[in-house]
Amino acid sequence: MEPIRRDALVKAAIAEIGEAGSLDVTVSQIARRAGMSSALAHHYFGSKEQMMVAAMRHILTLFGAEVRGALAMAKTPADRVEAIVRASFSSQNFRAETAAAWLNFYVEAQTSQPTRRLLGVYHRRLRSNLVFAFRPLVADPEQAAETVSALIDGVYLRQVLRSDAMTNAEAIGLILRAVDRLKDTRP
Amino acid sequence: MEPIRRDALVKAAIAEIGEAGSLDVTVSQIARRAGMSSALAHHYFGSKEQMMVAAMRHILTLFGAEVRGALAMAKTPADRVEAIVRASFSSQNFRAETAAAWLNFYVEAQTSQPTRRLLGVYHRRLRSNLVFAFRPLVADPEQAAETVSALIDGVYLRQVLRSDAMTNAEAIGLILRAVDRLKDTRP
DNA sequence: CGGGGTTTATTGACTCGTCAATCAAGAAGC
DNA sequence: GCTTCTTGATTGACGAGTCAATAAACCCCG
Repeated sequence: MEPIRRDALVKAAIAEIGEAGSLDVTVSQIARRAGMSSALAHHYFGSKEQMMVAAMRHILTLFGAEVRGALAMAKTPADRVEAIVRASFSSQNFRAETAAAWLNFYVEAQTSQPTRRLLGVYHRRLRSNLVFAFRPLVADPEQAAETVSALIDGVYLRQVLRSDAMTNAEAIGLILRAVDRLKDTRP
Repeated sequence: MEPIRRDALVKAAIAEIGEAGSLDVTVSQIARRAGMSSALAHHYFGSKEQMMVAAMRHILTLFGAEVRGALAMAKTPADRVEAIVRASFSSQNFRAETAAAWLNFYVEAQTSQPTRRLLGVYHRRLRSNLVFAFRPLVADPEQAAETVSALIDGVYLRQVLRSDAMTNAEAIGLILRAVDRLKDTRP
């Protein structure tokens, strides 16, 4: 029972956060969406914070799997960069719902140590993947990685707000063009 | 009295949000920091939301003034882009405190219509400044503007989280280098 | 089998705290 | 004496977390 319930709660939490656009969702709402009482949610998670951390870990796990999958197919360094960008904006990840949850985790990270840790792990992994991919392409792979990371986060952030949302294809196009410009043409 | 009180409250609100890293600051906390009772804060602002909107408008006003000032000094198109970037990361704006408030306004914008409107205004203004500056420099100024906007937001976002924070000089350097790469070298 | 006992699942009702917003009443100036 | 300031006290709502109690599943041994 436990794994089923926890799983249902995590998914309900993400859906609820996405819909509300805020971390201020009540445990009762989440529990109701997951088809149980709030008491049961507390029974399985102990606290709301732990539930939120689990939700975030879930998103990060999906994202990590997608990146790994895309990277496995990449042969050239340029392919690797493209794989990471494409995975970041896969239709799976690049939805108002997920972006909203993401944004709220950033906020949460300012006060919740576990959330901060988790986001740190994601950042380091993304960064190290990008640095590795960029190494044969540019003189300063650290800087290129930093730039692309910021660009990805920035496009996500704007997605949350804008009414005239970008499609994921547009987002990928925008970033890949920027990546193209980052590559050294003058050795 | 009214303008003095409102001003004190707005500044206290920004400071409090920055310190807490969250919009979940109580009216009482803000009022206390501004040296008055929470009842008085309500008297002058009517509601917490209106107070938050005023705080945001204040930040945006300062930011706008800084950009205008920097643009006034710029002669070449390249200068204009640089002016906007430098203003975005002026030590005035690029502080954990302000960045945290900024982030929280994005969250707020998801549920508060006035906040959303205000952020929209800022986005459009930034964008139009950038498009104008890029027009003589690149084939697709809209795209360049979009890229640089996202980059700015992305660097801010990461600033909020990271322990090994960037200095504003580093941030400016990162973005200006990217801008350099965006410029058309092949007509 | 088969029932007594133990563990697991589940909930409604409740506690406790917090906080935005209100109000009535007191000071202070004019 | 009227208006503008100002506050302490209060209200009302809401939400996280707890608890005691019920129901269901499982398990062991006679």
